[in-house]
Amino acid sequence: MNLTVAEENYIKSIYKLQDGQAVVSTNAIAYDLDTKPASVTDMAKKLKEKKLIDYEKYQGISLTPEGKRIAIQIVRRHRLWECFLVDKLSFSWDEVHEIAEELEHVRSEKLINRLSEFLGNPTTDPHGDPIPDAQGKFSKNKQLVSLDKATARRLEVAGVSDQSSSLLEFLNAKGIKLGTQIDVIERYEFDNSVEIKIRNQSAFTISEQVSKNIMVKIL
Amino acid sequence: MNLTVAEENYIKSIYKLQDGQAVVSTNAIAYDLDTKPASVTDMAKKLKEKKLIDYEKYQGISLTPEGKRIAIQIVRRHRLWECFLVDKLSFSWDEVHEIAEELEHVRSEKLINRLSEFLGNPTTDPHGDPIPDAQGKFSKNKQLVSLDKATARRLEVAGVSDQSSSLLEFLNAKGIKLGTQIDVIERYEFDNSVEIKIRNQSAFTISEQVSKNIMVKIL
DNA sequence: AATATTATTTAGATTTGTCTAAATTATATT
DNA sequence: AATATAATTTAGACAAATCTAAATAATATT
Ligand SMILES: [Mn+2]
Ligand SMILES: [Mn+2]
Ligand SMILES: [Mn+2]
Ligand SMILES: [Mn+2]
Repeated sequence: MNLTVAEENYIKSIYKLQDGQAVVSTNAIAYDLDTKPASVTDMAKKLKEKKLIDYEKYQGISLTPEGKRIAIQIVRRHRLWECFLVDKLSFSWDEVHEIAEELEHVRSEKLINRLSEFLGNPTTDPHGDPIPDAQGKFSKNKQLVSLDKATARRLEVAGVSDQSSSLLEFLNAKGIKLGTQIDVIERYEFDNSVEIKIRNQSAFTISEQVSKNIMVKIL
Repeated sequence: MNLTVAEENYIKSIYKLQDGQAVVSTNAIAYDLDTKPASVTDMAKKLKEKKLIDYEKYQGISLTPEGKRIAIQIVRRHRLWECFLVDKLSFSWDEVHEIAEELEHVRSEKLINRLSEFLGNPTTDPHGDPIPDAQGKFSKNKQLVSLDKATARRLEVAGVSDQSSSLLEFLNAKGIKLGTQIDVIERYEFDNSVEIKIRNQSAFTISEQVSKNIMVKIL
């Protein structure tokens, strides 16, 4: 199956949006890929033809098993390149997404497997997202909760659910990165903001938008 | 100047074919890129429009200074990725060309400069070809001669002028790689074959086609 | 149930990169 | 110089990926 870059981007987007959902809407994909619903409909017909998605008009889109398999391989490539950029080329976590968005389309099994080995077969990327192995298996990922829903007092940052550089830059500025230990000082009901404290720093408050996108595990 | 992958491939091909030549022919480019002369003519019009080549119909094609500048950057990316694949991911020199052919199109100055640094700012790629620096300057390259024209007896392999995996696999089989020291035992006028000897090996004969593509320096 | 709103698809165009077949120009051979 | 051959360009077509505007279908609201 030889896919174009555009087809790969659609497959990956559908995979991301499906997560639990039975079916993904035309509009959701268009929004995610910054394109127009009409373009999504056009592409849906092509991907259906290639048996990578199930699609009946007005009924939404979902990946076939083969489509899902391919999506996971693209995710693997994306996340391994992100690791490379951060671990080997000292990029910071807010700079790697766009570059990986291109590198993920260089298709060579040997390349990606050698890259994985070179990086020590990492199982999570710089944003805390799990990296599937060559067979598409995800290592059992620890139950993560978003900071706004976590109940424990002492937490460790284990991921971010939004990859936008605006969020990542904000977290950089506040000294929050993967592995950072956080103590929850107070939760304010009025706006759902959270006052937190990082070791050796004075406490500060973050908004609900931010806390929703910080994934944590309980220590 | 935002170029497509196709445009970059054309620019690079023209750069390679120009070498000394005042002008490159439509047919030569078509052959090199495994496409048709009519397609080259179409692309020539676009690249002329973008002021990357000089072109008047029936008069051949040549790069403008800006076209040349861009070509050199693509060559830099291509060769650095080849180094990465060989030095860091233990690919052999006959496996890297195709993959680098894709990686070279990922455009991020920061990426390529960080990659260069990570590799120790190499000045030659796995095939002995020079790598231009970020400013497009080539480090003064030693005068190389092809083995069929070299007159000295003791030589060192410093490059190959053909990147095809068929040649590289042949050289692998014979134990010839960059840095290999060769003694010329005999040159046969009849078919221009050359008998050579590599340290700790018995002598063997190589054809003119092969010796033409091995670049050597005199020790 | 009728109407308004939203989501989705279709129709028709555009851009990029390619092709084949035919026409034209340049070059080589007699 | 005339003719043959080779190189190049043009004309017209197609596939991929996108768009806008209009049509249609699904859903929500009165
Ligand atoms: Mn992508
Ligand atoms: Mn990531
Ligand atoms: Mn290329
Ligand atoms: Mn090379």
